[in-house]
This record gives sequence, structure tokens and C-alpha cells, in this order.
Amino acid sequence: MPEITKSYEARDVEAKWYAAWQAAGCFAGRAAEGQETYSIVIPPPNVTGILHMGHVLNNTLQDALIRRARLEGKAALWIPGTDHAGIATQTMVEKHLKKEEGKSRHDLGRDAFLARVWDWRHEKGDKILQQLRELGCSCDWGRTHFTMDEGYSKSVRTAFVRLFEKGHIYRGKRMVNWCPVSHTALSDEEVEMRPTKGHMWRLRYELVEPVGEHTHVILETTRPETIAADVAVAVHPKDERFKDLVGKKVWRPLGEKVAIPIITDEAVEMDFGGGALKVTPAHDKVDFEIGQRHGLQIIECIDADGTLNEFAGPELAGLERFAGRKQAAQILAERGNLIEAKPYENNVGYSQRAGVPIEPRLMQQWWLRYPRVEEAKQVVRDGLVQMHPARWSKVYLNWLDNIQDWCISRQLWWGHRIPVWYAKGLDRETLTEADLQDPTKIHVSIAGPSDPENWEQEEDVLDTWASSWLWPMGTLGWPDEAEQTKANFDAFYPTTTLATGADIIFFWVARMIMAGLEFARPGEPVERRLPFKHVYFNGIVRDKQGRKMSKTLGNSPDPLDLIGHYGADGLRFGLLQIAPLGQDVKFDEGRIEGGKNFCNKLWNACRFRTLSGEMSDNRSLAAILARLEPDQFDEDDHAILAALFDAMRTLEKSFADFEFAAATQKLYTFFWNDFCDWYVEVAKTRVQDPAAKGHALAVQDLVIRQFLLLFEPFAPFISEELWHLLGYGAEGSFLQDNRLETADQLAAALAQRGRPVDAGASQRVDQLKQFTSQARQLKADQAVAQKRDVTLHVWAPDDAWIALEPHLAKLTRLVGAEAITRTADEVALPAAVSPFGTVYLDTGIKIDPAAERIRLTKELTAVHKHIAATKGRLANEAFVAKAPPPVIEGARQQLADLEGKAEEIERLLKAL
RNA sequence: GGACCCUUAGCUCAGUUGGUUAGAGCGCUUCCUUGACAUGGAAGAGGUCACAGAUUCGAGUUCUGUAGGGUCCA
Repeated sequence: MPEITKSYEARDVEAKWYAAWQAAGCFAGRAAEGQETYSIVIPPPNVTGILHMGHVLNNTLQDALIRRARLEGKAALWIPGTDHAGIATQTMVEKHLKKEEGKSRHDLGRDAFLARVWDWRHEKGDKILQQLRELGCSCDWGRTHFTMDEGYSKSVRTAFVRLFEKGHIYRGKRMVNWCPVSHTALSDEEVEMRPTKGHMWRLRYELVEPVGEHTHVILETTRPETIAADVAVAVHPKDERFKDLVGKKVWRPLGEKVAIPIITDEAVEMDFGGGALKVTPAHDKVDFEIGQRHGLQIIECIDADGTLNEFAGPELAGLERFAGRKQAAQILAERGNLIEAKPYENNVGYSQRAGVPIEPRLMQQWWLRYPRVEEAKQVVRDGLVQMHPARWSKVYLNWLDNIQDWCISRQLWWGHRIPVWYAKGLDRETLTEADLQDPTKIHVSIAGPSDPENWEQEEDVLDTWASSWLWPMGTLGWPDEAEQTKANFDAFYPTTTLATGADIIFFWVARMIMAGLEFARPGEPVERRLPFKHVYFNGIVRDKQGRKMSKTLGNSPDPLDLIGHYGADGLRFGLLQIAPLGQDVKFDEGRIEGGKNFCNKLWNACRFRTLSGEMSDNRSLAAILARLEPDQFDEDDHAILAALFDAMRTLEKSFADFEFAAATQKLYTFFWNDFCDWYVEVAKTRVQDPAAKGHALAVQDLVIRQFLLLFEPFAPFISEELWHLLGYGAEGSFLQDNRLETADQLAAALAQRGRPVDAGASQRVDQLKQFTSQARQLKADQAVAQKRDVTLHVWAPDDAWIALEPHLAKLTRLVGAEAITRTADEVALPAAVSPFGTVYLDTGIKIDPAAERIRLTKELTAVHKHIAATKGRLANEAFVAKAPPPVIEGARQQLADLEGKAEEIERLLKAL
């Protein structure tokens, strides 16, 4: 028997077991024929990322699910990997290049720059995957994928080509969200609306020729710097105020002095800004649409980098867009066009990554008409894909109801280059949809054209999400048949659960569902094509003030530090305790410390077990069950086993419902309160008794064994270590090689061996606990909490004494008394009314009757108050008539108990 | 503007289909290093369950509204 140290030291244990698991191939996902599978694909972190608290929560959850599935005998597979994160990674390497060598990516050129990114990826990438190992994650590392690897890249290009061939992808000149910092188009989802303080500029546009009393039109805008690109002023067709002005012209107040028409369009809001709208088709989505309807000219006055150009007029050309705005306002004021500048707050779209306002621009980009939109809604409505918590389904459906085409091209270098080639010399700006179908002009394929010298490949790359939306399939070998066989696509697709954050429900979750339905197993039933059956949305980890943890705020602790201080198990367990389903997590380091303390408690309980007596055969459940002695079963045994079943059932339900906080809390109270605080304490007496010792230790071995199996998904390291220290596993085997019984199976196994568990014992044990607590309370009241030479006298009716007597040895020890005896006399001693009769505390010192009277009177008052409340309920005719009989009976019973107690306290008071 | 979530002890949170006197951890007060564990043990203080109505014999729990906080969409 190896000696167990006095406290749990996580560091060595963690390193030892992770290496052993890896060496033994414990995490390899292998499915036997017909075996039930449980698979998860990791939400791929950025390849250059480092572990933060959000990752810890997300991956701990996945590991718990996967490890539990393994113990349930399923073929568990957790596929890890990383994402190339186009903009983020490219920006990072560009910054580094600038800092170290003072060069831009353009100085290097595309190929040389990409070589640098790959260098970076090989040097510093995948650090996060290493960190996940420290957390204990049981990913199948042999299957690690990266979205830019050749195989995965092939799946991305295949998806593009197939969608193109089906007409879902087109190139078109449309308004896009342009990021002037990253110099790329963004999808609508990457634009974040932020309330922004600015001004509403109230302006007068002079009529070219006055109409009656009218000399000008008043309109309001937040963007005066775009005035030079105005091509019309629009009003609502029903707006009577402008009836006489429609069709007339006004002078454009900035830029080239041009007369622009007053037109009508339904899109104008009548009660906004006086009812007139300046129309700038090149710089606003609504204006663009108005322009299209009216065949208006398009003037671009802002360049790609956000600088105003010559079309903005000589006063503004060359200015940055916000400086240009100020300048424009000033000029308008000087010319008398500015009526008022009101401080104004409105929602402005910002580039999520660069943090600057996006610029709507008219550009040629590649677009995707989403496939399988209706089907994607239906699988969620039908519950084939279940979201947890379910309310996210509504958000999902609402997005799909309002879905817009997806701008999938990015003006970046780092990413999947779009597999489209243009015939040399082709004017790409004027391409029509018909041209896209003309193989002499456009070539679209995975391999590229056979005569590359005549073609130029599209420079743009695909949006990163247009690669990660294939993750559940691409990581299982799709579309390559040989790869799919190798990865056992057949067994592991669809995956079982996706655990992720709700912030990427549109970016990733919704798109994966559509991709799965479109590409996986064409022609087969929808259940076989969808990418996952459950989506679990974990909360966001926030700091104490409720702020999202972020690098910039510096409010996120380093998880590796936390692992160093509290152990991976402590961190995992502590974090899950505060992660209820669907709620954000306010991070509290105290809870992580609690996780560590719990591990230490478990450690010491196991240590105590080894000190209590020789270890017997623990090698299998059957062996331990055989050691239980039916004759020796007492109420505490029944109660602790009933509590164990209860804990097992709670975990079964918790895992089914993704209620991890409930699971961890149950494990905590079961082990600490039910087992350590009570069972182990009462068993100390029985362990002294040679007749009961073997049995009492067997019960402990059974409880600890089952507990470790329940605990392992949350705290794998300490569980594995103790599993071996207590001899549950043979040399060379692991905890995960065992099957976790259900509560029903374990109950049946006990019953089958003639050791059925009596759940009713719990109530009787609760009374013993109450007795103990009351006796301790008496001692504390009399300031003799630490004295062990006191005597307790119990004034008990026969039946109560018969119930109490078998437990006296344990109780004497637990309470800290010399003896507990029965008394028939009324004695003038401090007393309490327990479930077994009145218990008197004899300290050998005379009592203070006045103090005793105060104490008893206080308790009597409380009892009377309660009696009055219960009597009130029972006196209510409606209650007696309508409440269910068990509830009424319960109230009557309660009243009787309370009245008995009151009488007894009154008797004690009289006796003083 | 539309949708959703939250508000329970000083702090962080549980509280399952309505049913005795609303729980835990941390913190706080008192006592204790006695042979598993001070990363611990014992005892204790602390809550008009945001507010106002409604339903009901009975509401922290259901419904409506209000206030405050948060998220998503437009």
C-alpha cells in the first residue's frame, strides 16, 4: 500500500497521468461495430491564441461530456484543432513585421508574406492546444486539424465549387461593409452596432429656382463630408409639405456646384429630419437602393483607406473622413448652409475587429445565397437539433427568417484563396452573372485550369467562417472518401454535442447546420445530414464588475497561473460550480479555491480510509459488494447508499439536461456533508469493532469507488490518482476502462446480492443528526463545547429509547460526551427537546436558572409562532376542503409535533 | 423600435412539476490544533425573495404591469 501524503499536491499527479493517458492512447476515438458513439468537435481557437477563461469553461464542459460518455461505455471522440483566423492572424504578423523590420506585407509580396505567416504558425501556433492538455482535456490529439491544412483546405474549396455550380455563389457589385483599417470587406455579422455620439447637421439646400415662397429645402444629416457625392434629395411621395417641390432642383452645397433633383421614394421617413433626405448612393445602403430605383449616378468621394478624394471637392480632398466631416461643417457654416449642429447619438456600424466605423462601399465581391435555409429552420423546430438553453432557438430562427446573402470574399492574403480564375485581360469590374457561367471567361475548380498561363487567379480569400462552417465534416475527412473511412465518418457523424458561446450562433452554429445539410450524405434523411444533435451554449466569463474578460481590460487571470495555484482539477471543478445553464459566469477566484479545497478534502478522506484499516479486494465492483455483510447493515449504511443513488440520479439528469452546476454541487454536498461529515464520523466507532470493521470499510470503499467514477469527468487527475492508490484499478489500466453503473443498476446489484438499500433510513438518520446537533448546541450554549467529560441524560419514551439505543456509542463520540444515559427523573439541567425525547446536559456544574429560563422561553416563543401559523392554515376551511390530503395530513402531523414540543418546553420551564 | 435574460443573505449563486420554518459557498462572530483533513472541525448571526397587481386554499416559483441591470436584432 503506497503511503498517501497529508495534502494533495496537484502538479506531479497531473503531469504523470496526462503522460500516461497519452502513452496508452486513452483518448483515441475508436468505435466498435454497432457501438454507440459520442462525438464532439472543438470550437477551434485561433491558431495564434492563448488560453483564456472562456476557453477554460468551454473546454472543461466538453471534457466532462466526453469523459462521462467514455465511462458510460460509448465510443467517445473529441476532435481538436485550430482556426487560421484570417484578419486576426494576418494583422498580428503584419504588426510584427512592421515593428521588427519596418516593412509592410506589400514590401514582401504575397508569397513571401504568406511564408512568414506559416513560419509564425509553426513557431508559435498551437500553443493553446498545449495549454488544453494542462487543463486535462482528453482530445484525440492524433486527429488535430488546422483550417489551413491541405486536407481541410480541399474541403473548403470543394464546398465553394459545388455551391458555385449550383448557382449559390455569385460575384456582384453591391454595398459592402468596408473596414478602412483592415482594408477588407466584412460580412454583416462582423459589424457591430454601437451607439455613437456625434452631431445632426441641419442644412439648407438652396433651390435653383424659388417656388412660391420656397427658396430652399431643409434636411438633416450626420455625414456632411459625403455631400459632394449627393445626387438627389428624396422626400416621401405622400409628404404634402414638398408637393410643389418634387421635380425641382437644388444646388449641391459642397463639391462641384451641381443642381440635383428632388425625387420621391417610399424609403424616406417623413417624420425624420424634416422629411427630406440627401441621397448619396455610394456611401449608404438605403441611398444606394434609392439610387438604383431612380437610375441615379454614383459618385464615390471616399477612398478605401477612409480618405476623402478629389470628388469631395478641393476643400476636402486628402482629408481623413472624420477630419473631413469637421471641415465640411465649417465650410457649410461659412456659406450659410448650416442652420444648426445638434449633438446627436445614433447607432454606427463598427468593424468588430478593428474597432473603427465601417464605411459602406460599393464593390465587386463574392456572395453566397445560403443553401438549405428552410431545412435549417425545420431541424431546430422539430428538435432534431436541440439548443440548450432552448431559448436560443428563437434567436437562431429569427436570424434565418431575415437572412441576407453572405459576403464571403475578403481582401486578405492569409486564408483560402478563392478557387476562381479569370481569363487574362478580362475586365473584372464589368462582369455580369451570365459571364460567370462562361468557361472562356471564368474558370472555377478545385485543381485550377489546365492552362494556367492564360488565367489569373482571384486574389481574394474566403471569409474564415466560410471554412469553419465545414468543421464537423472536414475534421472527419469530408469530402475525400478514403479520409472519411480512415476517420470513421460513418460512425461519428453527426456529432453528438457542440459546446460553444452564443456570441457565434450566427457566425458558426447556424452556418454549420446549413453546411451539414447541404454537403453531408446527400440524399439521406435529414437526421443523418445535420452536423450535431445538441448545441450547448455556455455563458460568458465575466469579472466581478460584470465586465467581459478581455486582454485590453487586463481583467482576466491567466488560467495557467490558476492551474498552478489550485490545480487543474480545482480550477475545473470550481468553475463549473458557478456555471449554471445559460447564465453568464461572474468569475470568483474564491470558488476556484473552493474547488481546490474540495480536492484536498477528497484526498484526505481517501487517506483516512487507508489509515483506517488494511485495504481489501477493491479490484471490481463485484469484489467490493461481496465484502458487504448483510448482518452488519445499519441505518447509516442504508442512508449513505441511498444518498449515493440520489447523487448518481442527479448526475444522470444533470448530464442529460446540461446542468453542470447542479451536478458539481451535488457531488460536493454528497461527499463533504453526507459522507465525510456524517458517515465517516459514525463509522469511526464501528471501525473499532472487529465484527463491524470489514463491513464498514467495504461500504466506504464502495462509496469512494462510485464517487471517483462520478467525479472523474470533472476532475480527472485526482480521480485517476486515487483510483490507483486505493487499488480500484489494476496496473496498466485506467479509471476510464471501467463502466459507470446507473443508480438503478447499482441498486439492483446490491439487491441481487441480498443487500437491498432501505431509502427510508435517511429520515431516521436525519433524526440522529438533529439529536447530535442539539446536543452540541447545548454544549456550546453552556460554554463547554470542547469538554468531553459531560454526560447527556435522555428522558425518552420506550419506543424512542429503543430507536436511539443502538446508536449511543457513535453519538457519544460525535457529541463529545462521556456517556449518554436514560433518565426517568425530571432534572434541573439545561435541556433541549429532540426527536428522541428531552436531552439534558450534565456538566457537573450547577446551572443558572435565570439564563436557562431565558433560553427556553426564546425557543418556546418560536415554537408558538410556528404553531399559530400552522393552526391558521388548518382553520382555513378552503385549505381543508381543497388542498390535497397528504398536504393536510402533513400540516396536522406538524401541528401535533409542535404542540408536543411546546408542552415539553413548558414542563421544563416549570421544573426550573 | 422588436425579441430574450436577470433582480433571492455583505458577496457569488442554487431553489426542479406552486405545498412545513427559503438553501449552499465565500465573508463575518465565538470556540477548537483531540490521531484524515486548519485547504479543517463545531456553534452562531445574517433574507419584507426588486416593486405593484392578478390567479390560487396556498406564490421565491404562474400571469400582467413597473423600475433597474444585461444581451441580441433593426
